[in-house]
Amino acid sequence: MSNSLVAMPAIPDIVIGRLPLYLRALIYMKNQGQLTTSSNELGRRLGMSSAQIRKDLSHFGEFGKQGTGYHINYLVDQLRQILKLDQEWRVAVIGAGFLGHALANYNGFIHRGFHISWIFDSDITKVGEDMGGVVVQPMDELEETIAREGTQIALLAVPAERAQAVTDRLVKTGVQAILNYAPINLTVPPDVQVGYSDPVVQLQHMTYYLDASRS
Amino acid sequence: MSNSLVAMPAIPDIVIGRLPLYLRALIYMKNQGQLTTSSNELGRRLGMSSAQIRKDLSHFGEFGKQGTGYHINYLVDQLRQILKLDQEWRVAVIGAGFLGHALANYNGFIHRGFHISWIFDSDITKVGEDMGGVVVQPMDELEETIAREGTQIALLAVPAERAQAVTDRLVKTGVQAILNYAPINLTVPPDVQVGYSDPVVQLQHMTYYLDASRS
DNA sequence: ATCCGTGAGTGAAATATTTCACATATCGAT
DNA sequence: ATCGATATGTGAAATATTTCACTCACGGAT
Repeated sequence: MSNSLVAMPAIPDIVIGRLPLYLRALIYMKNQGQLTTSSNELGRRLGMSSAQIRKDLSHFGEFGKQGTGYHINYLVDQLRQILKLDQEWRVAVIGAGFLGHALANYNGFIHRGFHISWIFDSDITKVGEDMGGVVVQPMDELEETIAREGTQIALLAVPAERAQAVTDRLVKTGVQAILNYAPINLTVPPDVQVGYSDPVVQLQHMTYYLDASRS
Repeated sequence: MSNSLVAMPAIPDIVIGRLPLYLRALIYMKNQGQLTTSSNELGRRLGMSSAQIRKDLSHFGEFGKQGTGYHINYLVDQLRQILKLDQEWRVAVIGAGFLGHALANYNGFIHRGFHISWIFDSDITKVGEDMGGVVVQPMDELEETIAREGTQIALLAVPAERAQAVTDRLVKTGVQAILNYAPINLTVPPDVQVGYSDPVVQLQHMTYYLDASRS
């Protein structure tokens, strides 16, 4: 029985956001044949303090051993469980332009917990085309297919003008998370997760720090 | 003469990171024909508090008018200046795979301050191919071309195994900012900016909040 | 001319996040 | 068996960030 009388504060979102980075670095080390690591080494690799890593992990349990550090395999398993990666998530790509094409062909998804099952486009001439082993579906069939297959996540790679309208359809059909590549802010109900990926926003953040005169 | 005796605290990076979002929303409104806005409206659009927007902007000056709000054109100009977007930055894409292809063809860059001048690939069979008006160059010529053209920013779309090695070459040649699409952490000198874009990391962040049982 | 609703800018307060530094545990070597 | 080096987990302290709530200004309406 869980302790329902004590207010359990939610774990800060900023902490959750770092867990995938820890996981990625740990898997990298694991693939190098390494068996253990320490908050110190991990911190050095990721450019952050060891204290932050220990504090972050301490929200979820005690995964390390004093004097020894962390057993990589064990910590990887734990992080996967925390992030709900011990299952495969079904992902649909919306929009089969250059970006949708690149996403469908990216083989970094499947080994990290995500299976791209569908790609949709409103351009009828693209329907039927094979992209990375996935065949382009007509946009008309979005709702039916997503509902039938129980697709949980969408990668939104449509023009900005259509992003909100498509989002509304996705939400209505039960998609739980959307990673939006269009340069526009989306409005969704609070139980739907949205992530943003606008390369220009990232570049504009960096230019603030650049020396305009150099080169 | 600037006030060199008073310690001027740096503006928080988290504030800088929000400016491109304000800019994007303002340009959107501007394109809708809107002339003025308020911290309230902007906040509603972006899902943040009006106080935060006012506080953020107050780091740089007084751009609004009490009782009236902000003049969109003026604020856009100011933000562009702050973010050093009143010039065109020269960008090279490294890696001409599906992703490099998508980046080279993305027409969202040029109107927002970034000009993709070059795309490089080590695969000699891709050299000469036209991607979004840019011709693929051999990787061997990376240093020479970047130095000659004064390219300031690189979009790194090479396999993870090669990302650090290519980064070292870019840094040595004088590139000031790198947006890394490879799923690996990069090590760079402190005067070089690095941004990361790993879709899987973003998805893994979102899955934490998803209901594993749904669908 | 005055009033009223709107809204910026801003110190102060409240929260959130990071870092410090220490008690404690482990392991290998002597 | 003891020592020393290493390294976790964690309260407390230090910082950073956000929100509050107020003063003051503007502009349209009466």
